[in-house]
Amino acid sequence: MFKVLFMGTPEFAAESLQAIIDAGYPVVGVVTQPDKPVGRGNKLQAPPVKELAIKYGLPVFQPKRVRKPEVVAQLRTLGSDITVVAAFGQILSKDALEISPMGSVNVHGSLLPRWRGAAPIHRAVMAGDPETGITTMWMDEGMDTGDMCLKVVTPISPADTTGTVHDRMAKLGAALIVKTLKLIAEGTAPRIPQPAEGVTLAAKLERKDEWIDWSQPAATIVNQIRGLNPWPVAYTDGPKGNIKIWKATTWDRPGADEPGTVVQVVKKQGFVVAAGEGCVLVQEVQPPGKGRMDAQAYVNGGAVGAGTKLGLNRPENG
RNA sequence: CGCGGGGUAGAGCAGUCUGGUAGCUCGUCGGGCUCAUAACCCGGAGGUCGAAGGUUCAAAUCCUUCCCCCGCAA
Repeated sequence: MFKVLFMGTPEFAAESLQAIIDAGYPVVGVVTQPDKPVGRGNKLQAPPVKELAIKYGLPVFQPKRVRKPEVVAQLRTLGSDITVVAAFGQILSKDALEISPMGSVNVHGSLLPRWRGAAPIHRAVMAGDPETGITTMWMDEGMDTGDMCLKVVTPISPADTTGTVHDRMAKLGAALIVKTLKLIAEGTAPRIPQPAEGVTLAAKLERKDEWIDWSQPAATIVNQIRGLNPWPVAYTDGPKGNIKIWKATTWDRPGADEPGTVVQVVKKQGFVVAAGEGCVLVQEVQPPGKGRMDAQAYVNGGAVGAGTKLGLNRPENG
């Protein structure tokens, strides 16, 4: 079987690494991002892929830049046959891509060529796509532009969030990369150039993407909220600071009100905010310094009520 | 020692600065009104005020230490 060099960082990648291990491929090296200070207190945290690698006693490499010649040279000594990359978080140079004689294959969280780039799952949910999926591909130097190998599709339901889709996709991706390796071994792996049509870029999420613009249509706002759950979570600014909004749905209400205005409190459900088109029923929130809570509970505390204005302060420099 | 917010009935909060009867919105239980109700009216239960120590005639409130939760920044 192929000797595999694995590159990946978050939970999504860890699923694939686990599947490759389970499928019996010898993993000669695992490359992942350096530990980073996370949370209060600046404690260093190891990425999920590193933890898994340690669990199996695999050699771990955490170069700041894999592109560096000395790093590439070191990884080359491992004698891998093929490189598998999944949500690694670093751009690979031509040299890095050619560390393994058979090249590098990638597990990407979208149906390419749609949503090339850093945040494919988030962007798909935020855009309200009815479906998304996993694509495996032969990597080239472009950003997710390589020839495609296999695809698997999964629907996105209105009840889905990025979190639920992500978890499903991580499993699908793990299964698909194992299948891809198998086909490569058999010499029957497809190699399909990406079509020029339908290319979109899944840009990295920025702070401005998290702020809710109430002048947008209600459906767009709800998709944004779903797409940013469970991370980094959409927010709006209120009288007492920024309020994260974890869950919301569209709400029919006659009449037009100033977007961003709380127009109604619905017993046991939450509060309704006017949008540019329709209204949004906010169901679950998180005030500053607090945990998440039902929107009804938040209303009980008296921080918002009918007439409260939200989203008045657009963050600077979009 | 990165910066900051918070822990008060089942939930969400006020009260803390200016010590002295435990308060509000909701839930819950019982009763009433109603064709009916998530609406309205009346009444009830439910709290060692995160923990320990200190100051005081008296501490949710002032002082000290500890535990736990959360936001930002990375």
